[in-house]
Amino acid sequence: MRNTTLEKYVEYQPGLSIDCVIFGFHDNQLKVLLIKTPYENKWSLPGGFVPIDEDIDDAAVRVLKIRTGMEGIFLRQFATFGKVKRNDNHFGNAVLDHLKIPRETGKWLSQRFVTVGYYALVDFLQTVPQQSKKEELIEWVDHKEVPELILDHKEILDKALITLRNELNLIPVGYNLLPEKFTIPELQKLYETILDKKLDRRNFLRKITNIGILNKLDEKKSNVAHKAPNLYTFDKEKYDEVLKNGLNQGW
Amino acid sequence: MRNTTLEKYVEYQPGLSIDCVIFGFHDNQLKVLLIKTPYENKWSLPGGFVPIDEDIDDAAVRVLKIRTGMEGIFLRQFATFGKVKRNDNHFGNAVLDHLKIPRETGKWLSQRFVTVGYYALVDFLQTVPQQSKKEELIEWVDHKEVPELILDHKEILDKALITLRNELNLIPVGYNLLPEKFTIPELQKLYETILDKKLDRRNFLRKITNIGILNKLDEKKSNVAHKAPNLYTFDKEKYDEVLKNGLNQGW
DNA sequence: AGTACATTGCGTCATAATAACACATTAAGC
DNA sequence: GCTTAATGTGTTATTATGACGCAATGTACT
Repeated sequence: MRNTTLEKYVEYQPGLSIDCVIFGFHDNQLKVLLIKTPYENKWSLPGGFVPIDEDIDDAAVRVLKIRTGMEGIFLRQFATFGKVKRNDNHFGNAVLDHLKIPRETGKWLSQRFVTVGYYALVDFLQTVPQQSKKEELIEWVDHKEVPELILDHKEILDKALITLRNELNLIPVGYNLLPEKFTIPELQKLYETILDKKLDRRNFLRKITNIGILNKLDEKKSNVAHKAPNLYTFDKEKYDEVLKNGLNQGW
Repeated sequence: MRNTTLEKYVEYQPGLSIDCVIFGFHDNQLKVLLIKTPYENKWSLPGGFVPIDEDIDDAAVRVLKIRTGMEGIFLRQFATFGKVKRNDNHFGNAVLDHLKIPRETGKWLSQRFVTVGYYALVDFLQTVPQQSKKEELIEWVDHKEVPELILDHKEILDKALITLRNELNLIPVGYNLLPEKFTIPELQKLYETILDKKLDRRNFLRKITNIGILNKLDEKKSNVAHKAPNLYTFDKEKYDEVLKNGLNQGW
């Protein structure tokens, strides 16, 4: 297998790809980074093929780096999708021709692909979405307003969100999605958005502070309507500790 | 790609396999079903390749059916393993020769395989481990006494156990691992074995009964030392409901 | 037969976590 | 200055949890 569209000669793992669900948080909305190529009429998740000499986890890190410019951020494999019909009629000859891939070379592209799904949590404001080609569109989209996606990417996205929702009960979330300084109401909005559920202000504060991962700053948010909320930062050391050991022990 | 060892002509998905971690519970031990082929000196997880016209989830169901004779049991995908070096030097020429696979045909076998891990929970006593060839060994092994495994199968097994351990906090477990009628101490031993932790008898009873998935029978276990414990069954309907909705809502 | 012993069944109590709610405080805008 | 819509802090009742005590049961041994 040979990639004819890139400069470097790259041999790919046959029948395998990765897809990344990159979450950001802005304007009290949970956003997802989506891509639209000119030869496609639908949007898709950022992803790619896996060179035969690259670990699949590294491939996810690479895609994330390319698309967001960021490294060392929260990234987790959550599921692998391998239905026989998942990419039926997707890499047809029209697409192959557009990508300038010889039909014989691209034969494996027309067969079933198995894709490994990863989800990432990034700081919206620090991220500069990178297009890989001029004609390509890459945008943050509110997760409630995701347009039609190619293949089974909607299913992948849904599964990522469900996974994230479940993870909220096991690990702290926020460090990767919020700016360095943030307010409790902002953090609560994040939780409410992910859970798609209203939470009680006062109970949320108590529960979140009891975890012991927040530092209350001697500073208030400025230029806001109504009472100015206090600013907080995460105590990275304690945050990582809880991230490692989990929130609830259950049994 | 062509399988030369089976009767039927089967074309496989290149560079892909699945592996199943099949858990059983017997003699107060958590057991894992392992396989040893004569041309290998180590044990391995039951698994296999995926025909190009088979969903990967179906492949896992098929392997499980072949190995245990059972269907409709608890089976869950938990992770995909794709390090570049994970099957280095495994399908070397010696193995290819043994499997009577032409070296040219088997070329893709010597390259990196990505494997999708599934774990299953089965009733030990209802399971009859099936060997696929005469010379093959298939045995239940105490998870604490697992011998050296091929490739990264130890890593896969460990990850499955960690996943199962985490799932204990989210879903009820036991229906698939215990016989129809069981005692609370047996169920507790199961939990303790999975968690590798001692639990308080009385608190366990209270917590497990509060879930509301148990039916207390008017029957006691016979032929046991000391006081005969009461027998229980799972209330399948309520069990499935909790399985679907989860145990703790967290937020 | 009687007793020791290990295990089960049921209960108590102090403490912690949770849900529901009241009220004072702050800053913007009229 | 008053209204409004947020935030910050506290209260209470209920429920869940962790750490125990003690009686009941059935086996094994003398």
